[in-house]
Amino acid sequence: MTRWLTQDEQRAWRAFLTARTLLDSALDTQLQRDADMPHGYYEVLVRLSEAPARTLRMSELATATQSSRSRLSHAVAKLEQRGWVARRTLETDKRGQLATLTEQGVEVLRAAAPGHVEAVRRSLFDALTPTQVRQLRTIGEAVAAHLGVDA
Amino acid sequence: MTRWLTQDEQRAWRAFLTARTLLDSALDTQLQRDADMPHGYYEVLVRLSEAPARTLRMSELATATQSSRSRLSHAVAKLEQRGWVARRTLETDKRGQLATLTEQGVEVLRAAAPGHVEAVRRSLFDALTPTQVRQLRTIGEAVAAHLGVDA
DNA sequence: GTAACTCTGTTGAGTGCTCAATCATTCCTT
DNA sequence: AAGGAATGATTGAGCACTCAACAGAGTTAC
Repeated sequence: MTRWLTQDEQRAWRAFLTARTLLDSALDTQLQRDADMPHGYYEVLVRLSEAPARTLRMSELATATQSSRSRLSHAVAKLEQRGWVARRTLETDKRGQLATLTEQGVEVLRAAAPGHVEAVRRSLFDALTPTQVRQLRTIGEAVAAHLGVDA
Repeated sequence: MTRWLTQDEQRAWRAFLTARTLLDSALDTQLQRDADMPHGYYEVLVRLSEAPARTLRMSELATATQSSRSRLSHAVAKLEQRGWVARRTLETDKRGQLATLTEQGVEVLRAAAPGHVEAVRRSLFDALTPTQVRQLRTIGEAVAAHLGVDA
């Protein structure tokens, strides 16, 4: 009783998988080479940079980056070692931890952003028409909503 | 002189990243739980199963799976340990290695496929209209072509 | 014919991720 | 107020991936 994929779905799925892999690998390579960090770390820095006082609770940061608590914990530990993020205990709930982007972290992100954005544009948006960009957004949001998350 | 992303591009990019992460994680979790393998291994088995004599050269298999030679080498070594794939030297060019899906590999794939397809459908296609499926395919193919690969 | 180069595939070290177990704190119930 | 459940975050083991170095086989040019 398996609902197998139609021809169209097969092709869409293959195309999506291929594009996803190529994009991931292009961006990860670029960031690793130019900024010495994996894409996941970059996302953490970006989300912190957009937060009030450049600070978020670990749990909020995990949600924002679609990351497990465990993964985020490991990641932030590394980022802290590098001096890009600082952690401190939340006073009103001593289980909580606040992560803050340090000045040095801001600098690193500022330095990394142009190259990364350029790579995103070259790898993805230069291949798409404005209409396709809107379609991609709608599709992404539909999938995210379907899986129970805000895009 | 950075070509920053427009508002629309920003949103599309975020939506894509979120959807990609959620999809990846849903499918990887499902495969790991039900078939005890990561998604990358599944892809290897699928590509082999579609090849003539269920056999491909390592280099061809690497291309087909968008994988580095190194990654594929590690993966096939594990798959061989499990008895799902067999390797032998190509006689006409002794540098080459042929990877073949074994009978046991066929069985494992046959057992894993329904659950995986069902997960793909539930996670992705149930969220999309037929029009969006066609759009996704076109977008994926455009990105793949742009990055120099057939979808 | 052989030296240099190229191509295929593997290996090992290092790194990030997942999963399950754990610890500390807070909340809930009575 | 105390015991137990729930929550927030971390830890360590195991695994897959990346990168760079390597080995073996084939190719090219002199």
